[in-house]
Amino acid sequence: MPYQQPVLDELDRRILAALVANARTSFTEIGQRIGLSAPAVKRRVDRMREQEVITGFTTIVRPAALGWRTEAYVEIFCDAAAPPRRIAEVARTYPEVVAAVTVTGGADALLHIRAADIQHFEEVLERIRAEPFVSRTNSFIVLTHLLPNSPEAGSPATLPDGTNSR
Amino acid sequence: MPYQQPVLDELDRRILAALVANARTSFTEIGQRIGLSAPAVKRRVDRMREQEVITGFTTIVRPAALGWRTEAYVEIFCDAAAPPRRIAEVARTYPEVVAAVTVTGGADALLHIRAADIQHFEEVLERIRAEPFVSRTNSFIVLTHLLPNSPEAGSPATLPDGTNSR
DNA sequence: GATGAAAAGATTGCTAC
DNA sequence: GTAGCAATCTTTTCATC
Repeated sequence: MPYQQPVLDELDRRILAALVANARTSFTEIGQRIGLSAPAVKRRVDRMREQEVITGFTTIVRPAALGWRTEAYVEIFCDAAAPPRRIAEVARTYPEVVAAVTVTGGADALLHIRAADIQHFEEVLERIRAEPFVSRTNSFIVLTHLLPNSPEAGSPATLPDGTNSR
Repeated sequence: MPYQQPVLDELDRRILAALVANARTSFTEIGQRIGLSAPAVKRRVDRMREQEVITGFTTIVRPAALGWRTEAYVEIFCDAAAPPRRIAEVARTYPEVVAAVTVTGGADALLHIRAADIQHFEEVLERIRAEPFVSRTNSFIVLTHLLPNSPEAGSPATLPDGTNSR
């Protein structure tokens, strides 16, 4: 069964935009804004959750308020052919790793890491470098966030080209 | 007036954890789980919003479901001293840029970019490279997400060292 | 998709510790 | 200062059209 690209109309997109801006907006209020009844909005939200257009609702926490004041991106270089699966297993064991992806270019993976401070980050980096398959790392420590939604507020509720395919 | 690090107790942390897992969890349900009344939970949430521990509630959208199927990290090298402020202004004009930070190391900035496909990404990259102050770029195209919460689900609701400072 | 009714949840004022 | 309780209002949810 091939993957079915979900079909979203203008109303779905406006519902998404409202929920991305504030996940606790009531269906009643969204309905008033877009001209639908609350049950109609709920049915559309339920459908989008089912289609996994919406995968969840979360709370944005300012990391610094909880003591995570240091952030870095770290390129990982592996010796021989360490399979992505192995890197994933290891990355999962570090609560400090908030994102891990494999990438094109010289590096095998790129990790997004949060730590309390530079000392904590260095300690995490040492542990990562000591992992058996890691041969080298290259760190970019984050200095300033240039965009307002610094803690990556979620994906845009718009479509790449403003229209919907399929 | 110096910045006051918020003091969060165990109950606050459990409320945060519940709301990060699902921003639409009712105060009643959170209260039942942690042994507080709904109004008490609400008052704590209101306080954390005031302290900007909580900066918002958002919906996690699977980017691929909306047609954003390509993702990349791009290092930006600037000629002379392009101030971060200039880079921020430019980054803001691209809907494809979901995060932009200044970093240590050779590059002046690191952009996190989403695009419909490789063609769209290339087009965005061309436009960025044509910006007056950009001298060079270096792209890492994302191949696979290694962690489950791929679209960066938000910051951890735990503290870096399990305890609360100040 | 709307309407209407019942259940669940949010919110506020008040009291007590 | 923070919690609980109770009353009120809002929202969700489900059946029906």
